[in-house]
This record gives sequence, C-alpha cells and structure tokens, in this order.
Amino acid sequence: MATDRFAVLTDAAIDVLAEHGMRGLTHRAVDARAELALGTTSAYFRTRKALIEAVVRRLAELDRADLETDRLPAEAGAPAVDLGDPGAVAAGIAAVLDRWLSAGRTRTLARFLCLLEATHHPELRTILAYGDVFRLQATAMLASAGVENPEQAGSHLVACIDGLLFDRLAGAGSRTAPQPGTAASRDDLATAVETLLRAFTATGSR
Amino acid sequence: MATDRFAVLTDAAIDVLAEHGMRGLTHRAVDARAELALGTTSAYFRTRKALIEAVVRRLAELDRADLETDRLPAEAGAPAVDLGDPGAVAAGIAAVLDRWLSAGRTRTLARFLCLLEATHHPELRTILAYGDVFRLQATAMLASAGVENPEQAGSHLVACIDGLLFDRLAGAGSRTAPQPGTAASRDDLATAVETLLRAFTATGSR
DNA sequence: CCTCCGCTTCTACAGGTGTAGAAATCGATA
DNA sequence: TATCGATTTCTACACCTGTAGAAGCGGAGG
Repeated sequence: MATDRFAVLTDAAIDVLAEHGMRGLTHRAVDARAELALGTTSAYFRTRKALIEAVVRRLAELDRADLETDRLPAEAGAPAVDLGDPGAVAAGIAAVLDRWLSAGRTRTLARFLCLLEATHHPELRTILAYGDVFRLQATAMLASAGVENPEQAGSHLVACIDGLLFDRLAGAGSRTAPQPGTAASRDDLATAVETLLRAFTATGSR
Repeated sequence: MATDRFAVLTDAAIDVLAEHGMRGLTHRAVDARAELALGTTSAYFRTRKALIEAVVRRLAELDRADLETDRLPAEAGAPAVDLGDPGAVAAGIAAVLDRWLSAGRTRTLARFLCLLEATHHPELRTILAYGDVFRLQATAMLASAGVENPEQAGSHLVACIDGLLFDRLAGAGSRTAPQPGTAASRDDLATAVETLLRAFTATGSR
C-alpha cells in the first residue's frame, strides 16, 4: 500500500493496535508486523509517544482522504438532498459505515483506541481531525436541510453514529447486530441511520 | 467505599485504568493507587488477566447496582410513560448520563476501555452485563410505547446514547459539548436524548 | 503457653520495553 | 575509484512487569 518507511511503519502500528490494543503497541511489535529489521521502528520513532502521534496523524490523514473521495452521499450531488429521500441517503451512509466495520475495521478500532488515549494526552486530540471532517459534512447536510441548530444537531448525529460503530466493534450488542460486511448489516445500519436522519432533520429538535 | 481487599483493589484498578489507560494497568500501579503494600495486587490476582477480569466483573456489578436503584426514569413509575412527556423523560435520562460523565467519569471511561479490550478477549464480553441491563430497560421502555421492533430499536438507542457518552469523554466534539456536571451539559444531553426518544418511539422506524 | 492456619508482605528472577548510540550498508558525487 | 552522507541495521543497557514462592504476622483453638 504505502511504500515509504514512515507510512509502512505507521500502517503496521495501526494493525498492531487493532490486534493487541494499546498495551501491545511496542516498537518491536511494529517491527515484527512490518517484517522489518528489529530496531527499525525505534530508529524512526525514537520515543513511544512519537510513534503514537505518528499513528494518530496517519489515521487522521487516511480518514480525511477517505471522506473526501468517498464522502457522505448527502454531499455528493445536489445541495439539498435529504428532503427528497432520507431512506436512500441513509442507505448510502450505511454502506460507508459498514465498510468501516468490515474492510476498515482495523482503522476504526485503532481510531477508537486513540480517542480514548487522547483522554490522558490532550495534544493528540487536536490531531484527530477525522471527526471534524465528518462532523463538518454532517453539519453542512443538516444545515442545507434547514435544521435549526445544525452545529449541535450535527455533533449529536456523528456522536450517535460513532456509537453505532463502537457498539458493533466492541460487540456489546452482539446479540442483535448482524455480522458486518453482509447485506443484513447494511440494512440494520440503514434503518438506524434513517431513524437518526429523520430525527435530526426534523427542523428544530424541539 | 468498599472495605474488603478485593473491592479496594479492583476499585483502585478502575481508577488507574481511567487515569493511565490499559497500558498503565499494572499490579504495582494498583498497589500504589490503593496505598497498599507493594505486591498486594499480585498476591490477590496472580495474573494480569485475572486482574482485568476482576475489574470487568466489578464494573458490571457496580453498573448493575446503579441501574437498579437509579433506573431509567421511564421505568420508575407508570408502565407506559414516554407517550406522556418525552421531554421530561429525556431530562431524567440526561441527568443520569451527566452523572456518568462527571461523578462517574472514571467508571465510564474504564468501561469503554474494557469494551475495547473485549475485542481481543472475547471471554470478557460475557461479563460486561451492564449493557444488557441498560438495553433491557430501554427495550422495555420502547416496547411499552408500542414500538414495532423494540429489540432492534432498543439496541440502536443504547448504542447512540453510548456514542454521546463516548464523544463527551474523549472530547472528539469538545468544540460543541459543554462541561459535564453543569446545567448546560444536562440541557445539551436532554435535547439529544429527547430527539432520540422521539425518533425511536415513532412506532416502526419506517 | 505453644501450634497451626490464613492473610499479608517481601524478595527474586526471567523476560520484555524504551531509548540511545555504534556499526554496517549503500548510492551518489567528485 | 575513493569519500562522504544518509539510511538502515544491530547492540547495549537500565528499567519495568508478570509471576512465583518464601518470609512474616496475628489470631483461634488446643
């Protein structure tokens, strides 16, 4: 995928993170994962903190890139979309989310891990720009739908969507949630998202 | 709070977890936090895995106790409540959530950490029963409101609420979300929850 | 009084981890 | 070709962590 050393290492680090958690993220583990000489990671990221920061930066970078090409369907075409057919919009978003849970599962997991890490390392918080892009798009969408307080509603909306993602990843609700990557998963996500969209676009959350 | 050794240690472990993350959770750190002789934790929980399991068990126990006394307002009084005044119900729930973010912040953080940990340790998943109680209550509430598929809707609802909690803890949306423990925070949560309630009680998410 | 038994504290040790710097390798330039 | 600089690899080492077991302690029962 990425060819330069830095990208290779940070990508490997993201894999390690998803597979073994924060505790498993060590210089040597990344070396092993990347199949590079032992000590490589340590040479490129002299401290562990530097490694984590690089990971966070890469995550933000990747997510940003994704959200710009593969942006929220609502933003893709016309300016005001949702009013037309919330169901279709929701289906589009659901497809994206489902991809984040199947193909992109690793990255999504790593992102949550890092968000939690940012709790005790505030400097990370500023880097995690993903949320901002997503939030921005959501806010714009809601604004174009004429919602009363789009900032607040957008913020709530992305928080809820993140909750759906988290729930499926951590499997707290493994009882009801279907396996990601399947049509059932997309359907389930779509109904949830559609409900959310209808709720948050009902001008003025009252 | 708790007086027997086990509870003291697991409570200390929860504090450590919230303060330093999974990486910081070590036998010795718990000893220090609990101000007990070095080696105590190691004596009570011979392996790290045992320690984590104990923490998860305690979290589930505490949350379960909480949710039984301090249950969702919707369940407290009459059988079918929400139809009456969703705003009031939402305000009640919001108050509880806000407490989880201020006074109970430590526990909430630890819970998310553990949920993420359960990703690579499936046996933990069965212990984290909190979600089940909350989910059960939410499902019951939606059922009593005559929602079409209360299981699914309840699952989505608690996932979304967890998302709101996570968002405020991790501060991804620190821009918009007010400081927990304040009236502003409760208000903000209340509007979000009310929106969610209205959405998920609109019989049949369509 | 001594003895036993459970709880608590202490010590030991083998491995893992963060970090720094030395050694080696390689390509380009003069 | 010989030299230089950067990149890459290797090594060293102090410290931390998990885990096991020994030592110490205090109270109940004989």
